[in-house]
Amino acid sequence: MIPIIDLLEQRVSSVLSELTGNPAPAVVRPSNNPKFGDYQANGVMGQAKKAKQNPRQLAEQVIAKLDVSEMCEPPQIAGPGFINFRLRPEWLSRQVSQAITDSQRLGIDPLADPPVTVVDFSSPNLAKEMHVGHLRSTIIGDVIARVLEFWYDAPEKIIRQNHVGDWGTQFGMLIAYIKRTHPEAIDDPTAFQIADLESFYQQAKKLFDDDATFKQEAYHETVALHNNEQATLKAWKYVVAESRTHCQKVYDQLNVRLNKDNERGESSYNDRLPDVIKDLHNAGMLVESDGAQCVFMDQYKNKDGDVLPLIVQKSDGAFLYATTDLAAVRYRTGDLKAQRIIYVTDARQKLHFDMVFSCARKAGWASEDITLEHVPFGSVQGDDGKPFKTRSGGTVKLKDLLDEAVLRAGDIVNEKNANLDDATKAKIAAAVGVGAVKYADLSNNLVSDYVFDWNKMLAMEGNTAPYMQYAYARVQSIFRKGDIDVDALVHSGHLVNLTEPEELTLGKLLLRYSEVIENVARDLRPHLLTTYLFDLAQAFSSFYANCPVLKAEGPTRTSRLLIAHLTAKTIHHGLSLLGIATIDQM
RNA sequence: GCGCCCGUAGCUCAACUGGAUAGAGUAUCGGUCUUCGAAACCGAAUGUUACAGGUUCGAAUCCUGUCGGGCGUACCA
Repeated sequence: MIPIIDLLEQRVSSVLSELTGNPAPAVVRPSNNPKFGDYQANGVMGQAKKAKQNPRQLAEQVIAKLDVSEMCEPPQIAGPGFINFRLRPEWLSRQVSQAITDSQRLGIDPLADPPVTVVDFSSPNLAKEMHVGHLRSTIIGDVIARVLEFWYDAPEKIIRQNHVGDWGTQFGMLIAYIKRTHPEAIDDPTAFQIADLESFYQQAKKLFDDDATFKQEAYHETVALHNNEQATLKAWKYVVAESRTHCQKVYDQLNVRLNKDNERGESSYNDRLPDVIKDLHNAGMLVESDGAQCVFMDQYKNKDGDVLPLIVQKSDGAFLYATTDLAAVRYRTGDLKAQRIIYVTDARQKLHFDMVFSCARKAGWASEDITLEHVPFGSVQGDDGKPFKTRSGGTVKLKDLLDEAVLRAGDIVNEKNANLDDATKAKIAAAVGVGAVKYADLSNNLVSDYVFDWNKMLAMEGNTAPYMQYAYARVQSIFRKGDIDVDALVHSGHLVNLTEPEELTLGKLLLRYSEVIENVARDLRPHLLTTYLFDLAQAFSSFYANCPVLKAEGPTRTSRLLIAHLTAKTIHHGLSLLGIATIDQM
């Protein structure tokens, strides 16, 4: 099924192009005011101006030639040259009926010939535990990957890459610390477990800062690591494996699809780094400055107005994250054959990625037909407007944050629905708690910072996960109470008939799902999806309050059951793209 | 200093990237449960879109300037 907006766009722009003799977009948009109908074409005014015509007259000519009679009431011309379309209830009813029969894709066509796409996200530093700073990249990246997987309808074309920090001085430091405190672990890693990776790291860091001898040991281990010395490598593998286990728990609890197969850490590019330098040198792009190897590109200036370097090798010979990122670009375009690479990192790294992209282009590692995108996002703040910290000022572990969310959700479930059994309550608490955290994050415009607020995200009123989950649970409750066989209903061949205002509003919204998915996929902005789902849940609540389902009779009852069913499916589907669970009762 | 992002209702945010009278939620006030889950619904009130110019049929959106905030700006990632 073609989205309604695209259908109208095609029809109107073809007539408009014919009339003007030039390709002319119709610029169809959903109307922002019901009195102007459901959709409006805004393109006539621009075209009239180009052709030095009267816009209203051009609009007259357009609707004289335009045939949309099967789907719309006769189009109306308004204002300076808008064309307004009101969809016919019969046509809407048929479209909704048709969407219901497509249980897999809800009537949404996949993108033709999608590009091989790498999504680089989460990418925590494995030397420490995941903290609140990793929340946004992890869940936003996961949503982007899920949305594209669905839109492409070709999961193999989405390659998730977890570019973890698993290399460098911090690991030398941890290895040196293990050798000091648990020498037996070097020979037998099972002899020792890191109970708390974060405090283990903090202890090592303290020693590193305070004890010059230890610092030397740490540097020694770092060099040994980079030289692939067996004993050090063994310890390194142990630390990384331990840390990965911590991460995996967080990913699982977050319902984020990442595992070891998606991991391609900094260490994996180690062998490729010298080639980056060599090839930049061969391309004549490498310049030594203050002992460091740099790439200078005119468009980037530093604070003195001089050209800003992209440093790819330090004066002591060590490589930097720019080097690794360049190697990663080469790996992704060369080995993975990526045609589109998406980086989900916070906005502060924008300059870095701009420079890396420019450098990769200039070096010929990413041709112009390969899309390189940085998806920047703002930070999570405490209610003081500063980066979110614990009361004592420490970093908030992601694990603790999620546990608290589940605990708080559990309290609410106990209060609202005490008679459920414990297992059900636990399931609800997990879905609601984690869903609330994710939804609160995803519902913000990416670029803005937001304040982390437990009460707001767990509130059952407003644009929150619990509100959406509640709307879903109410539909399920209808089907439970009415003892409805959903499969039989869907395959019965009965049709939807939208007549009441609430039914029409809901029906139109349901049919806009494909349009929204396209927008989210194109612009990589998850909050467009949360906004839509909230509108949908509100429209359903209104329908629910005004249009009795089980008490209705005959075709009306069937029709309303079908509408309720498609609403639940859409909410479930949308939330699943957000990585948020639905529950049948709450 | 320069660069990037931002400034919208008391508060938190939208506004499909130039469209019509700038919309939601929240808080506030009022109404709706013997009717499918009231964790809900319906209604009321809320604005010099930071400010000043400009571009045009039309600007929160684009351009210029000013003020205010966040971030970045050579060997951390």
